[in-house]
Amino acid sequence: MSNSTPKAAISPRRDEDFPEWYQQVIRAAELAEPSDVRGCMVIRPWGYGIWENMQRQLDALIRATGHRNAYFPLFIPLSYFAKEAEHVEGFAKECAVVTHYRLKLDEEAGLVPDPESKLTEPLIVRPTSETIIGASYAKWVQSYRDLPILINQWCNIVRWEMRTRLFLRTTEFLWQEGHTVHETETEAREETKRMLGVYETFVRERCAIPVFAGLKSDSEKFPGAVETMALEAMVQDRKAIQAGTSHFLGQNFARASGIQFQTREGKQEFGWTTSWGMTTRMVGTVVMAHGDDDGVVLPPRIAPTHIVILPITTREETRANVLETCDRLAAELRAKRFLDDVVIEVEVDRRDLGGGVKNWEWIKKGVPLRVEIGPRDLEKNSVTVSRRDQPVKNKESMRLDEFTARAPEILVSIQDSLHTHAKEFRDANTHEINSKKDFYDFFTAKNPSKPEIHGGFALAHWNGSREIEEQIKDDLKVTIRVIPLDDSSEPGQCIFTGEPSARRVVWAKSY
RNA sequence: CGGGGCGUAGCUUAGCUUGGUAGAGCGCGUGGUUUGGGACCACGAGGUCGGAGGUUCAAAUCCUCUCGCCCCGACCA
Repeated sequence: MSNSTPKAAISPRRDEDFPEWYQQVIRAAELAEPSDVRGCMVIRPWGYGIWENMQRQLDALIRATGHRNAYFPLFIPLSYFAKEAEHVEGFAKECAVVTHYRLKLDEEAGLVPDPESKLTEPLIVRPTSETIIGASYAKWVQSYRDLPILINQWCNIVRWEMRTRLFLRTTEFLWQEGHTVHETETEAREETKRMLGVYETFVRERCAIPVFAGLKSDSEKFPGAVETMALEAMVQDRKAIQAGTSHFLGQNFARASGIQFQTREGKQEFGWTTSWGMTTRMVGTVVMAHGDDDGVVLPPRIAPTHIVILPITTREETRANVLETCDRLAAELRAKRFLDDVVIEVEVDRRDLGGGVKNWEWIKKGVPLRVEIGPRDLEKNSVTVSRRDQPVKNKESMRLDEFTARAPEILVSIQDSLHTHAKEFRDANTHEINSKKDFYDFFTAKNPSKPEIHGGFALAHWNGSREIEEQIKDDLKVTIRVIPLDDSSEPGQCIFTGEPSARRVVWAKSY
């Protein structure tokens, strides 16, 4: 076999067809697969392991900010859901509705919902839980002394989407939704911002993805919210993807659900609520942000396995010795920690498979470190180490004890390099744009029939009007992703109208 | 839900225009040869050609309906 032109493990390459590449990666890495249920996916152990890591770590951050987990019903009575007008308008189109509670065997039609069992009031499957949680909060909140209420829930939700894509948009997905009630507007606004900050930390530190944090424009905000804040990440086709949102709900939902309390002055007032969420979409975001033409590349902090040890047992006489060395190394590594407290997960792959096949499987799955140990390593008391953030052919021979000692710092170095790389990519494709023509050029593919990867984030002045947003969306499929919170931008003129603009906003095509 | 494309073995697919009841590569199993590597050889398992109806002596191939998937649009985390 000639290896002069190394072939990539995933076909097509990212630059050939990004959406298809994405699907192939998800499959090759065994993250998930489409299920027999329309629009729903099966999350396989490797993909679910990534989610569990995200979940565990984000959960710790959520707890550290004073929130506690609870669980509310999957089903929401239609009348509860109907209470907030904007909310209904936003979600009604994608609600699964439960109308019966029993099946019946019909002669002709087979198993059908029993007409006798029709619910007097239909239930909807939660697309989000503001209204059902609000009903509980209304009971729990009597006095300002009951506030704040700081609760989070991990659950599945259902949004009946037209088009689905593994992890990025499925009918059912997993997420975390925080719901809080506060005594004052200020507190609630602070909470909204605090949780956005938690997400920002999580996404940057753990997922190694840089983001722009900011406000959504009115047209993009959560149905029923006063203000929505979001994080926007850039993935490798230069499109934006939302990586966590936090909503200041004002008193809208409190009014709808009757969350009222007696103030310090003895008056009745509606509570100030917030909600915030992050979903399994983050798994897809990591794939698209860090993956390469050989598959997934996982940041160590969310990888289910950090180090895979590949015994080279081609010679029978050294086999036992090699395996024993592998097990010993695994045990030593497992006893270590990186970044102070992260347990190192190690797997010795002793499956009876061709070495090359095994190696490539782990490459496609994105394990941060691969370590080969064979007879030649035994003689030299060394190991052969490959980092997933470096080309497949780069192998480094290292003394065994040196590797054991350095493994934690190598993992940290991979974590850092992924973030640096993602940030460089994001920054290289983020441009200040100062004229309408440049803007249109920036977001127009050179090859309209088969658009190449183009565009990116445009930082441009905007007059704040919805009409302009809609115009741009119609023309280019580009939207305002976020109005950044930082105040680094100078005032200027809207590039579309020439009107005054307080600051630049982030524009992009998005998922 | 609109526009386009596609459903043939686990995956990728040939065959369909010009009907004659399936062929390949990869993967899988067994045996052997190899061995720091996604190897090679031999043998083998696996398909009611998405489903239903129709035309026909005969349908993967033609017709009708239906289901599902992918891409683009509308909508969204």
